[in-house]
Amino acid sequence: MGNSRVIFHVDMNCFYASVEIALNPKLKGKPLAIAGDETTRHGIVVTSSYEARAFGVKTTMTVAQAKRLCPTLIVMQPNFERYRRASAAIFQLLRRYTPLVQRVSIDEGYLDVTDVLQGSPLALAKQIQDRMQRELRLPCSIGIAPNKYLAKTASDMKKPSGITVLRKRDVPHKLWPLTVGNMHGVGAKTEEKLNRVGIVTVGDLAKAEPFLLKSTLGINGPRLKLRANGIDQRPVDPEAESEFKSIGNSTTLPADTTDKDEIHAVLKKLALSVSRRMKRKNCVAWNVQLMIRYNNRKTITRSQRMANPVDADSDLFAAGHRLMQQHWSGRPVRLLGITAHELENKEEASKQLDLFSYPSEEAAGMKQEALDEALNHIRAKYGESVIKRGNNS
DNA sequence: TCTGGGGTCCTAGGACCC
DNA sequence: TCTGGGGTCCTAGGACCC
Repeated sequence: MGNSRVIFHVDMNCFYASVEIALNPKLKGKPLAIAGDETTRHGIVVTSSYEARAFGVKTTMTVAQAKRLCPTLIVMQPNFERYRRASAAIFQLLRRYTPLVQRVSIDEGYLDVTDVLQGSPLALAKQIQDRMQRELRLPCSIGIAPNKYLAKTASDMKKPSGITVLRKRDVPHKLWPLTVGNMHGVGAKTEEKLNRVGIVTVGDLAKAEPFLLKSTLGINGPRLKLRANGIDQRPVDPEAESEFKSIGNSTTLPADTTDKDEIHAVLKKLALSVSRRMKRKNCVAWNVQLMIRYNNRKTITRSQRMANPVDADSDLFAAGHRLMQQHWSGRPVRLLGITAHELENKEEASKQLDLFSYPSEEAAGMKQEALDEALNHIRAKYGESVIKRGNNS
């Protein structure tokens, strides 16, 4: 197998909690949850330490629920700036091993180590894991496999601080007995659809009739079947992350509201923070989307394509406000969001503008020249009076 | 004291064009 | 008088993931 690859999936364990523990060792060994402000409606658990998980604390639980399960729970509000800095350090460390690093979220990424491998993959993974612990005091799990899908699946198998090798030949006895819901990319809805046509385990999926899959899941069916057979051709792409598709901000209001002034103030804030992030990333948007979640939790999105790409908070606000005026049912609002879509690099966008404006200016100039020349010609031939009369008629 | 906020990708329908 | 089929753009929503 000449084109066989060695892919690592590095997954930080309970990342936000681990960063807080690394910065404050007193938290070590204690049940810790990172959660939003309990006194507002943002109070849900984002992540928690293994000590907290032992009590049954889970992500998306309310803080109140979590405290009921674990009265000694320490709750901290997330500090995203810290996590971003920790993430940067992690990926800097990983890139010392290979430039083929693809960051897929703040706390996980893929490495293609095929061409940098000297000893065994396991020894290299161990070295990376140790170094992460020693230099950053952050635990991670690493999956080793011939492709991304199997590497991702492998890193999930031993936590915390595990290293798992998953070979293609392990797929029948390690993956096929699991239920399809265990696969990444198969959520509750997809699992239910598959169950309805008699596909329960990963093995069932691996052997499923292509026609049946296509009719139940569309384009995703054949792809999932390949995954179930341990096949995944996606390359590790270091550039993928910089090609972001949208930037948005949304917020659940302190209380449901129909107050126009309050809604406007929230939209202004959202527009400002989206604009700031866009300017930091040096991009402009052709499309602005408003999201409204009503008090019955029904969520609608309404979007509008711009005649010119925007990045100013005033433009984002104007678009959001316009969409709000057009589409708000008047029902109490729970959440508002503004997202910039169809992003483009600012320089690219202005270059394209130049491409349009330059030739047309030039054309306009040429037109004027040609006109002057023609007028002079006519003047010379018939005199000034002819032209004046011509202009008036 | 129910259910946050950041994303990506896919689908589906209508408008419009050839 | 009846009426194909492909393609693209745009919008809205759903599924999924961390």
